[in-house]
Amino acid sequence: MFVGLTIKEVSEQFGIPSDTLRYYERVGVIPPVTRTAGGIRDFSSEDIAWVETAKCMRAAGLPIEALIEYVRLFFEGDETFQARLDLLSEQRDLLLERKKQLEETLARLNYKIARYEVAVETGNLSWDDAPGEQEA
Amino acid sequence: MFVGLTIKEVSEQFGIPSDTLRYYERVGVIPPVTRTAGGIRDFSSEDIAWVETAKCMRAAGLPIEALIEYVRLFFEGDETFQARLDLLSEQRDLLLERKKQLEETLARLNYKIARYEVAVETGNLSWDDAPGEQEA
DNA sequence: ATACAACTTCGAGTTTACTCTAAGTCAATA
DNA sequence: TATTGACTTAGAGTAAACTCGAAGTTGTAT
Repeated sequence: MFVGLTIKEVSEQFGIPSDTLRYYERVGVIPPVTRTAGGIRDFSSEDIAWVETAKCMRAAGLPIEALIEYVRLFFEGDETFQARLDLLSEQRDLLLERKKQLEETLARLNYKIARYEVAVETGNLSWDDAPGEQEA
Repeated sequence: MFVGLTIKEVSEQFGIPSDTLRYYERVGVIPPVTRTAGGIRDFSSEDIAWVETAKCMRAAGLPIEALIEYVRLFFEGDETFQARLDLLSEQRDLLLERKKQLEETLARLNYKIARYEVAVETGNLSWDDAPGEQEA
């Protein structure tokens, strides 16, 4: 009956709820999944590769809309190479900005944490003049 | 009348809508803002420092709830050093994980982009056996 | 003193991304 | 073959984080 994996198996393999997998297919984050004669999803390795890609991209915060657009372009064929390149480049640039912001915040958190580690020891939180650290 | 900045000035300085600043105060992401006699917000440099911190933390994706809890602990006083340290450490660890995920996805995006740059030149998208890159 | 813009609160509405419910279908087991 | 459990769709509901609308007040410019 099944050649590939059931939705539950894919769900467990990737830690994505079955409901979310159905939702992804419904809105087009992944292409239509292979079905059995009875109409039940039977994920092929291609289907699974799409799920894997979607999981990775979503984990990094790419919006659903960008993934849907990518899938749409993919199935429009070879005339959309440039559009797909543009889409991917744009998302990459957004991720690079996010990474920069994340590193900035991490540095700040680490600084605060260091102060609180001292505070827990001494019972006193030191005030200093590092930018943006006057009070909080 | 005003000793500090109006909500509009703060909004413009940080690129945060006035509505969002009011919302942040309402739910406790920032402490109650100083007011004029008439009840209009007059942001002191302390108020502004809290806004700046909130902006930085939110930009990195810390949840509203964590910021609210931090402000709450802050105003509970010196017995909450450990709790604040725990909160900050937890959020730092989450950011580190996100950063790792982001770097993974960036590497993958860069790989795809490189392939599409070739595809745009040659009119052909090359298939290879890099993990997870079979189709999409 | 009188407009008029900018401020106020309160509550409702929006967006994104799921997540759940209901009603029904498929498939493996007793 | 009957039952049990996993699957199906369609559509409604939820959570997080804003964002907007309405009705009323404050402050400034004439």
